[in-house]
Amino acid sequence: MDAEAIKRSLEGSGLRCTPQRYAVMAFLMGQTKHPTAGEIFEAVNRVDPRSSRATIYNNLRDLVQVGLVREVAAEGRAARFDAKGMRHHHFICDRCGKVEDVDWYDVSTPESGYLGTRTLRECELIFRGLCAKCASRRVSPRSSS
Amino acid sequence: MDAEAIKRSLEGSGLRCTPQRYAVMAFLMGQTKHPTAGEIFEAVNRVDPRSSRATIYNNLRDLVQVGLVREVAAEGRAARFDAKGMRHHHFICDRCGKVEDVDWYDVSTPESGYLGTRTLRECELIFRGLCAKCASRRVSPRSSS
DNA sequence: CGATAGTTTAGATTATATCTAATCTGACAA
DNA sequence: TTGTCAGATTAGATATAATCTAAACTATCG
Ligand SMILES: [Mn+2]
Ligand SMILES: [Mn+2]
Ligand SMILES: [Zn+2]
Ligand SMILES: [Zn+2]
Repeated sequence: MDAEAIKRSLEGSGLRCTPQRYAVMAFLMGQTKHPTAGEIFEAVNRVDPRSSRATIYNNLRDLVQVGLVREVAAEGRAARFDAKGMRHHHFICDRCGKVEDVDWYDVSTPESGYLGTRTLRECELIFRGLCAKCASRRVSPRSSS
Repeated sequence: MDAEAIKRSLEGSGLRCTPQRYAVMAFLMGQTKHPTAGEIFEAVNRVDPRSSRATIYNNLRDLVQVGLVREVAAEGRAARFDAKGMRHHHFICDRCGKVEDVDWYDVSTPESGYLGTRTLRECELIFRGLCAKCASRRVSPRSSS
């Protein structure tokens, strides 16, 4: 991903392109996983400049606010984040809890009235089951006894 | 909901029907909202017998484990729980964060191969937008200035 | 009865997130 | 160039949610 493009998207959203903020954004854009704030802190601090925990949280809050990043809906105690690039769905593994991206396809939304007087903005899918790794580990029942 | 039915479903899952466990299960089954552990603690302790915080957490863990309750996928720091009765989707309000049930309808699952070697167990929808209350508050722009 | 497995409990501990107040930085006007 | 100031960063304190610990309680089965 182009450094200039990241800079432009930050400034286009009214946020200064600081080294710390850039680092968070660049890291998230290079991920297909969905890191927690703690994991982002670890990762961006493996290279300089060092960001404090508060700064990671501040920048995540700001990036979510302007819509460049979103918090992913998933179980678990730590929030997980996702650079909002291409639209996509999510697959959550029953066994290891990993949250993976699934290519977008349009979902049949219900006829109007189905949602009462609510206002619908979007509609996403959550698939559940076993991820590729966990599925290959869990071979067919009674085959390994 | 029948007290005997709750008792049977607990015992059918291999869990003793203690007053504390019964209280958690009965409370969750009477909810269309998705309470946090803290809210469940408050609610079941408005009537006797008193349950400790640890017991609420222990019982939620056990009930999720046997599949009578599930943790709902949503943003936010506190886990939210849902008695697994009828299958349903969820609507999450952009503004107030409330998680509401939406009647189930079958979702077109992708053709095989779309999910790679993953094993699909289920597929649920998350709708986003404004809940009825927030939608009625947010009337059309510049109408209330 | 006593033995045992399962459950509950208060309080300590850990993990995650937010707040505070001081400091730093960079853009820009004088 | 220099001063100003809003925005950004920081360490550490605080708040909140979840889990752990070890002791006590309860129901069941000889
Ligand atoms: Mn994603
Ligand atoms: Mn629900
Ligand atoms: Zn997995
Ligand atoms: Zn709302």
